[in-house]
Amino acid sequence: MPREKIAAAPSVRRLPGYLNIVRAFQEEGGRYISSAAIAKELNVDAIQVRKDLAITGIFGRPQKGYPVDSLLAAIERFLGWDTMQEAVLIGVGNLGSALLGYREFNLHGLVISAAFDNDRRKIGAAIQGVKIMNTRTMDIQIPRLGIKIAILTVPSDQAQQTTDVLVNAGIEGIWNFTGAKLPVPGHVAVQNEDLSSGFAMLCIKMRNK
Amino acid sequence: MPREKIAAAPSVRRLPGYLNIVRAFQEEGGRYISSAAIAKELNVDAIQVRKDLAITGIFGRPQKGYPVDSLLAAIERFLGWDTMQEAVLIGVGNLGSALLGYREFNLHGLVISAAFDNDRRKIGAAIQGVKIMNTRTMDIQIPRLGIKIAILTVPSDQAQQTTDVLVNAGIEGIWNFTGAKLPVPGHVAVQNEDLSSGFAMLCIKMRNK
DNA sequence: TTTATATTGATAAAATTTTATCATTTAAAC
DNA sequence: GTTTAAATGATAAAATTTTATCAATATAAA
Repeated sequence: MPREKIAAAPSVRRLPGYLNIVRAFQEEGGRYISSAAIAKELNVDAIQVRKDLAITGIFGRPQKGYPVDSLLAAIERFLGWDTMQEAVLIGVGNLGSALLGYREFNLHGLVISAAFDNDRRKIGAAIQGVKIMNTRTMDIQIPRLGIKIAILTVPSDQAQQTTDVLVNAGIEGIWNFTGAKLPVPGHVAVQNEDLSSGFAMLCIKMRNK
Repeated sequence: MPREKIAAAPSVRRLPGYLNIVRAFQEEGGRYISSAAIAKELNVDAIQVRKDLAITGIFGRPQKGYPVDSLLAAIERFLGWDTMQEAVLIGVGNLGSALLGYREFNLHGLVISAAFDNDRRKIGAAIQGVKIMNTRTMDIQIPRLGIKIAILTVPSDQAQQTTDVLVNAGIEGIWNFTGAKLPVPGHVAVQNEDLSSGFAMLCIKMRNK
């Protein structure tokens, strides 16, 4: 079953990293940055950097490199990060709280506007300035807020039922931090995040040394 | 610059997912599981599952599938998750606290044995049962504990100096959640984790709908 | 103005990853 | 015992990703 694939996925994954480096370079007053300079910073290949950046539509100039301002704009535009995207977060446990407080997101076009949990002790409180509402009210609140992105950090066994509610509430993209597989209608995008896959990579790298 | 690459990286990344599914299947009393069954659960291709599992050295049986016990053992063995790996965590902020409380890790061969921070208010306290020590004592404590893996969740601007101390203290693998690039000696493995790359993927998937 | 040089972007090649095909094997059915 | 069917694993093909080569171009230097 060939799940829908996105073109140049590895390149897309690397774009946020470029954003960081180019921003830092911009803050130091740089106006042009070459693919070689970016590559050196990341310890990757300059050709790969050029290929990756090409998907955003940016053009560099021989002898100078890429105009920093345009490059940032191109990456942000390509990712849709030029306008702030609002998201709701479901499940204010350890991981959920951490994501609520993760400042970096604001640099990446993401703002978490509301959070939901079903623990009475949490409902009504605010964590990191975000008000926590009752999960049961999602079906009302999410359409009211008009938010299309959900960050799912509930326990795995609640993932599916929560997802059903989210989809009915008009959510179109789910960033899934649970281990559960989420069957969703065709118009909804899901991105599964699995922390342990990174740990697996680390273990293999260590073994190969 | 061709950074050291590991063979079959995508396969390695998928192994933890298989672990979850096969464990659940085992708990329901299943003794054999086919690649097709795993594939269906994950909504991927059965051939890919077989290829992925093959790297662990497991052999399935025609007509039955893979023996669940051996399969779990093979995956765990391949990843080095058959014996619990101890790690230290540096930087008990939002993300650090969340990782300390992330139960799943225990199912994946990882136990965080100690944490370090340089905030006086945190030092001495215990979060999620893990004692927080002064970052300044890492050079003494880490060799004493004999731990080889570090989880780095400090602010990016402290990443490099922290890394230098870690390497001197005998750390051989760093799971890097900071945005910083960590130049390390050749015998040290680094796995960079970037949450926003997952978000970038979600954004592109949504745009493609 | 001319020449030299740094850097891109296009094209091509190589490597890797994913997907397809199919013979082989084991279990079950007859 | 023989036949049938389900599932693997080996091999091959296709697709994707990474890396290499090189002509074109804009800048800087002479």
